[in-house]
Amino acid sequence: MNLNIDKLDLQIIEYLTQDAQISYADLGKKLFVSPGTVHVRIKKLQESGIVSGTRMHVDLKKLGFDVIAFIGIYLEKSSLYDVVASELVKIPEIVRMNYTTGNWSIFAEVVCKDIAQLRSVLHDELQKIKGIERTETFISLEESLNRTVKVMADEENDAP
Amino acid sequence: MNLNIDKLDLQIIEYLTQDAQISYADLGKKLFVSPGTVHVRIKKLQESGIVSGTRMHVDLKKLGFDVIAFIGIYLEKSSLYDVVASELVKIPEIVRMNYTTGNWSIFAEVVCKDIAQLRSVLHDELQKIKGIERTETFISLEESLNRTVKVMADEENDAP
DNA sequence: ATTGAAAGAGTCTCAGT
DNA sequence: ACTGAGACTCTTTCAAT
Repeated sequence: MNLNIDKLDLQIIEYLTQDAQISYADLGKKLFVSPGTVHVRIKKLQESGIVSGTRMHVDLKKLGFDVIAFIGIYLEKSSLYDVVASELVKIPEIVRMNYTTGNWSIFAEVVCKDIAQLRSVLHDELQKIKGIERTETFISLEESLNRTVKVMADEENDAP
Repeated sequence: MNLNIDKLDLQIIEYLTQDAQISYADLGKKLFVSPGTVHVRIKKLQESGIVSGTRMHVDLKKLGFDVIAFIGIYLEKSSLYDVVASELVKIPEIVRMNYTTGNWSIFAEVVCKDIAQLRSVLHDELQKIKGIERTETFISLEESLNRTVKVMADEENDAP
């Protein structure tokens, strides 16, 4: 698929990555193009695979998920990455996994209802996975920022 | 605001946090209620602040952002958190910040186009912020999982 | 590639249960 | 609190530029 991304595409991405609820009509007004053009561009972005989907975001604390934690995982051998990762995916509390440089082989993020549930993930779930040497856990006491990356270099702005 | 979240609410959240594009009509069919009921529930979730918004997701690599990295930040004094955080927010490459237990005071995530840009963030941007003692950087070589938390304990399933 | 207009689909409201 | 139907808005298509 061809990826000829111009300024208009980036502007559309910039808006929709922050709020995907805005209508094509309103977005068109902001960007001085017709709703049809917005539609064509978004369709292009979806077909090219640049847009991978749309997700609703919820306030996890209000749903009773009070604990976010990061877990650095040391493996006995780094070649065990795939097999350990495939076990970790089965744990629903794990929402993200990255294969990283540095101390650990795997860096994971978990979301739990409380400390007891986190303890259960660490002690019950992770312990039974073969290949994990040890783990280091960092509990988030406060998430002070969570945003999307700015896809446009701020060369130009658009008039009101 | 009252938060009386029942099973139907959780099912709606479960679907929409994975794909916010599904129509109320289709969601109603899956959950055996009318589109109007889905609408009422979602409106309730939005007004109660449980739903914090909807975001389009993009494949960052396809937009030229090839580097995701995690940065652990040591502060000279942990009381400097607020003042340092307010400086970090100004750096557009930083997309997430957590105040964590353990080694570091601040744990940040950055998204960059390439290693040169990451180096610039570390060397040019972070260096000039007073109060940062040192940093540790972990570059993600692969993101093998990125999903939302399962909000429903899997007690019950719904028939097809 | 963008537009304006028409057709189709979805959201939103409300009276009834 | 849920539903079904109507009113309304938005998406989607398409011929024309």
